[in-house]
Amino acid sequence: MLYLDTVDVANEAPCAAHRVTEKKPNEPGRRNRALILRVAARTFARKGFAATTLSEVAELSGVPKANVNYYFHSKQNLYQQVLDSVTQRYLDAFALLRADHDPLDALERLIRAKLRIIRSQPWAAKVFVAEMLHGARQLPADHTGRLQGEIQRAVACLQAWIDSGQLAAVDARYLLVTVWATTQAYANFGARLTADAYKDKASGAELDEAVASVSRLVLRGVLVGTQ
Amino acid sequence: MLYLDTVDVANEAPCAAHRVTEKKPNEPGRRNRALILRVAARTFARKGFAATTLSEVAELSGVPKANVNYYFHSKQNLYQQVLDSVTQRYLDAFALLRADHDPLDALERLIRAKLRIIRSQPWAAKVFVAEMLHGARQLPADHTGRLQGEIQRAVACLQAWIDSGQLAAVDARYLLVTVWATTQAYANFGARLTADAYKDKASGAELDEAVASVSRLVLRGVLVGTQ
DNA sequence: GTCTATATGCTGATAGAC
DNA sequence: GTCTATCAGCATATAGAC
Repeated sequence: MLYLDTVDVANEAPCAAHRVTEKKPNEPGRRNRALILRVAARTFARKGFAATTLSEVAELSGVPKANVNYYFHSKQNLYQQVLDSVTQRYLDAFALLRADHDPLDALERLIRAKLRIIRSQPWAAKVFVAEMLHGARQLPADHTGRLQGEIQRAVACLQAWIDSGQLAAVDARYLLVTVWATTQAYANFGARLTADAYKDKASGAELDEAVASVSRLVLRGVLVGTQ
Repeated sequence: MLYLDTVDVANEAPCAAHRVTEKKPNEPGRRNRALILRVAARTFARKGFAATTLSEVAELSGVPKANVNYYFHSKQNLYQQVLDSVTQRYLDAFALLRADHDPLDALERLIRAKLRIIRSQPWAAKVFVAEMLHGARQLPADHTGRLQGEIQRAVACLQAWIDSGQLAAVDARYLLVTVWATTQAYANFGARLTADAYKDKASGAELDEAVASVSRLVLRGVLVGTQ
């Protein structure tokens, strides 16, 4: 369900470079697009951008190789649409940190939101991480800018909580990094602590447990009064 | 200084597949090998395995393209030697967790060791992270096994501390993931929280500050008595 | 819109002169 | 040991029939 929303978003906001000039997308076309996008996310996540071949994406999607290029015009555009499908949701998650909310409550909501994104789009989320790791060179510039802006805003919000004594006096930037990195690590490796996170999607119960654990471990460090 | 040690390690333990049958490596050969290995680590870190071309590595190293293949025989072997140069040090870091030590002291030492590895071999460390993220498919099997064994041992050690009441009752596996992920995130993004960690190596002062911050944030969550 | 066949460029690896 | 020239294979992308 959420996945289809994502696909729609990606279709309604194609990369500016090559806007498809279709008026009314046919039903089979829409379905193929959605299918290819999902398969591409999984393949990019497993092999990375360069190692992924459009032939493989086409084969796994059950469509001829040329159709992938017809629908998405280029490998890079396909990749960026996969990224698009999670970037907006990450921005929304950061927006949960607002200075007029209760800090611990907001932080726990952020953790939960991020884990929910990862649960519904595990592959695209992993593609996003890999892209960040390699310097976000293929992330469209406006996305990079909006992300940086939102992050700065989130850090300022944490700092405001610290200044008003609602959070312990830790470095706001480090706190945000910790929350981000920890949630992502749970997504990548789960409780298994091995690198075989690809073999199966994390179950819902596992993720609820993760929310509790992250909150317990990370948020206890910022409680006021334990300094 | 530490960098050269690393290179030596990689040369003295070449991938079993193609052991070079040289008796006394000539001085220019050794120097070229070391140089290529360093350049390769940086390039693999920035672009990933598939996107890295041997032509680029050769050009940046200032040697003819064919020499890279002569020295390392294959792209995959070159890549695995880069991985080799950090795997052993990570194993040593995990070994710092011993049940007969003081938990907080040992954990802080682990954090410091990991950040020190990342400071002396930032590129190889990032290659290692990317390899883990993609399922550790190219990590030699014996390395994977030793890592998993060491991780299991570390988790058992944490559990022993928890059972004996020296640590708060958190999930041992989650605690290890948190420590690992947080230290790695500092390495990748530093205090900047942006994706431009490649532009400059983190300074020593920055890393000491990171050790303090990680310890403060993560370790406070496992203090006994604040439950 | 859909698909087959093909063009073009670049890669890893090697053969063989020096 | 070192390097130039080259091979064989595969990738993305497109042209053009249906």
